[in-house]
Amino acid sequence: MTSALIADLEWRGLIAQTTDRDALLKQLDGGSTAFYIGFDPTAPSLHLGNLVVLLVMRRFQLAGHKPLPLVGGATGLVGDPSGRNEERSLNEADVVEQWVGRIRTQLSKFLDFESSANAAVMTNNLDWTKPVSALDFLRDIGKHFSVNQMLSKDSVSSRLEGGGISYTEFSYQVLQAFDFLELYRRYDCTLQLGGSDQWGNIVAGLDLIRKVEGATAHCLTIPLLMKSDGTKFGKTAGGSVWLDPEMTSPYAFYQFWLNSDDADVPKYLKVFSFKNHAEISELIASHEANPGLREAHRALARELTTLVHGAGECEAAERAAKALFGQGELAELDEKTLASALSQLPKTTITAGSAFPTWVDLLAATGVVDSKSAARRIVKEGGAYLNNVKVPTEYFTPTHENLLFGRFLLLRKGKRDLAAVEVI
RNA sequence: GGCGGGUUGCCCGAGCGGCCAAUGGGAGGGGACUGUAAAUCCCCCGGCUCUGCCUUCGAAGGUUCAAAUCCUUCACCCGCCA
Repeated sequence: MTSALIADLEWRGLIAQTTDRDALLKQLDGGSTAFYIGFDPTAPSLHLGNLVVLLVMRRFQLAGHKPLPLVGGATGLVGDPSGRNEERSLNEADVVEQWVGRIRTQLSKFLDFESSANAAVMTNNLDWTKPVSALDFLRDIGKHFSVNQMLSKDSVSSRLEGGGISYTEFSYQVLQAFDFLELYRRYDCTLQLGGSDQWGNIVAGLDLIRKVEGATAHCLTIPLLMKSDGTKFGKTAGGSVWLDPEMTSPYAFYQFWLNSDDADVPKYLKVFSFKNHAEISELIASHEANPGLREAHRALARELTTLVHGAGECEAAERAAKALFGQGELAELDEKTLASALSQLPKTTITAGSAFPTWVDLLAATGVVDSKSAARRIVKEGGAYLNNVKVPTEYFTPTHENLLFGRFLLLRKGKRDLAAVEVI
């Protein structure tokens, strides 16, 4: 019994745990399986951590299975205690509803909702949770749950030892189990995927389906991706890397991959790339032979930026990177290239005719530094650059002389933190 | 409900009337090295109209020339006893 899909996922290091592996293989090889992954609206956008799981969903669809992406309009109102040592603060219902809409739009970009055979179907657990009364829920669903078992889940027991848990969050696993049951009933969904921290919640659903429907469903969890230095993947100094271009610009997104630790790149290629094993192995080999060239970094950045933001945005990000970090003089770039490169950066404007702000004020105004004190500090430390030239004195005010093409300034803090100023 | 312990800067954690914007570690930032990596070394790390001033040590009052440090009340957390 072999499933090419599972073998591929194993090669990529994307399987943490599964229920009965042989039975799962048999089912996947036996035909198209409907499966689901839940995404709770805890923010206006998905982030890179979600992308890992989402791309596994895509791999399943490419292998012929039917994806049921679920946006947690209901569970997002309650709050998942998994992986948290503190109670979540609840978001307003109208806010969550708005986030549901945005996440739904994002999800739809990564899956095929058109193809007839195994088209994806978007679902929202609010649809079946909202109409159920509390009494019905307690009688029909709650009765199947043993509090003893619920207490033994990691997500709950760790909280009992720590900061405590509200009845609301305690109930989360029951809601998620109810989702699985509903999807089983509606779409014959017999497989749930999720991050490895979801194991407990998913198993609760498997138990419920067995008790209520007498059926066997499966579960496959995906390891939480960590950086080689042990810290969380997908974070930068500014916070999470989001899929929404308004929250993390395509340029910043591209730079995130380009700046990945060498040690992490092979792993990222396996997890994120849709290239085949041979191509990936070749990239890894060349990367290990000559990491300085960053061929693998570039391939990774290009593939993912294209996937998430589209080819046009990716090319713009690449052109900007080349222009801004290239060896050549900025002034040697043509105006159009420079303008489009700068458009990728955080930008501040100055009104033509008004006085130029001082060097320190300008740095603070663009946001490359947090405050004027920080700006002075950076300047003193020799970490502030104007048009790629170090300006280590705070007693300086840019003038028209410094403008590129009569209208641009390029500010830089440190090696890679850039911002643009335009005179308009 | 009773008794005891706690709440300090992004996080952990010293300080226990003046020498405290507050020791130390981590995270973060800059520089050097290099490759817009990592490791290492050096430096920085509340804000501002910056030789000074302002705001911070759970919240609000109070004592004092002077409080993160003492007192009162309140909130939350953690123990022990009911």
